Amino acid sequence: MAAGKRTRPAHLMLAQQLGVAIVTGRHQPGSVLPGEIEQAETLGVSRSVVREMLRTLAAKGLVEGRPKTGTRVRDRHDWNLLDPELLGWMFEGAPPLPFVHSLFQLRMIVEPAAAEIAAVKRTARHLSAMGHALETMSTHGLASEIGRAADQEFHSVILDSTGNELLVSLSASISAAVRWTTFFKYRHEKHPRNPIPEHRALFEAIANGDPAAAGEATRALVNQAHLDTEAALEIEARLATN
Amino acid sequence: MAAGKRTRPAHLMLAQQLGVAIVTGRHQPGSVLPGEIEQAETLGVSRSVVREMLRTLAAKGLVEGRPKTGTRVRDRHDWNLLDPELLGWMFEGAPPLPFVHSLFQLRMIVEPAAAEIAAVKRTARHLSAMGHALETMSTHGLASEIGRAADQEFHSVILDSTGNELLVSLSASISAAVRWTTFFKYRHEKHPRNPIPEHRALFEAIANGDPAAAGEATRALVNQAHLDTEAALEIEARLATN
DNA sequence: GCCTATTAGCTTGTCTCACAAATTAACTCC
DNA sequence: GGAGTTAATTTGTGAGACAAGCTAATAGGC
Repeated sequence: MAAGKRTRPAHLMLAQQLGVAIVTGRHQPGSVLPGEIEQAETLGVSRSVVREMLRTLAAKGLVEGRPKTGTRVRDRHDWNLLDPELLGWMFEGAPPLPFVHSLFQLRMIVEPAAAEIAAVKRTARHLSAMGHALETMSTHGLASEIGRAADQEFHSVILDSTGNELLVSLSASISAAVRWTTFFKYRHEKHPRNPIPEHRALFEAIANGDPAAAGEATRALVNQAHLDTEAALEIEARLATN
Repeated sequence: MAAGKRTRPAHLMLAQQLGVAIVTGRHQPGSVLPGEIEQAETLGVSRSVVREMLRTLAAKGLVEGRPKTGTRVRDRHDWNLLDPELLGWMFEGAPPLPFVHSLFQLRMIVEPAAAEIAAVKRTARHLSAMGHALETMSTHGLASEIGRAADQEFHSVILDSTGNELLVSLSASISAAVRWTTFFKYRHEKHPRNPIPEHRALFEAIANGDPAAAGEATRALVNQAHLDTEAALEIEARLATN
């Protein structure tokens, strides 16, 4: 089942914990974190675990440590926002609205362009995989976990078929975030809208090798997702103020 | 001066060393790295250092460790290619040609779109910073270190003025790579071409609030850089075969 | 003889204690 | 009062040990 990864190492769970605390603003940039021994005592682990956790966060640009000074939270500008894990942490709390806008603006730039390239460079194997994902989506619907996974798979294959490693990597990052926006969407409204027809149109455009149509179909899809997500976030905000 | 960061911690230098070895293919994905104690002996450091180095690489998606199995190199698909450090490591050896193509394709997608947004949302402060960078470029030329830094600053401010955090982060990553392609360009030809006029055109378009012109100017700039870089890489390849 | 269950071992994960290096801050001397 | 020096604090590194988890080999049952 979706049950547990056996027992995840302690330093990973603590890294996620501290990472969320940082990206959600509970530790302001420029502030110094408690010393390693102090954190070790507070968390009930050894200093080794604390240090390995800090190395993980440092690799993502979140923190920076120097002798005597201590470990400081780096400026937001230095964070590695496109790191998939970091994007996930962003959505642990209520995702800040400007950030959601940035995300969809980026999607609106990258995904249509990628679809245009995919319409030219896709192979039969890619079309097969996309078709399969599309059928799974139709069958299970986007309200189910399986359907959402198929949705991600569908878009992932499109990026894959561009043959551009960097676009694929960017896709992985964006997907990590999109997964959460989709989660928010379906948390309240059961069926915001059914994007299956648009997905089918996109699939046909790519299959026909029509870049312009593929780009346009993707723009329509992303725009629709953006509107739905904003509506869901407004509901979320209304519930929070009650 | 540009001199050294005092004495960088050992685990960082070793992480870079192993990271380069992995991204340049000296450790194939799926292969298992030597055990931690063995690496510690080989490198002449303690196991703590080896482990912290591995945590850094694991945070970037390069490796994955499990008890008994050992630490394996993850599939290239899982790498965090947009990590600035990782991109830098990519260019330690001879940058693979398909990768350079991917990079410029990504630039061609993102930067024109960003310029269009910047033409609308830029403030006086942004224009001032851009103008200053432009003047520095004109004065020193792109053959100098100062000129290249100003070039990066110029493009960085454009991304900054979009007000989109994710675009800024993406910019930082791309810049890390562009820095190296520019380095290759100027290693052989002293003056491939002088892109100052195009930069000035881009600046004016953004100042005038003309998105279409800004996008077109950026497309011209990226295309020119792409051609120059390819020419430089061909020279590089010719020299390598001699 | 084949399949299953157990056990042995190897590797990462964690803990403890210790010292070195680096940098900030206080302090002393001029 | 200012500049050089010293001291204290924090990260960086080291060494050794035990625990936990996983793979594989081995022994037992059918």
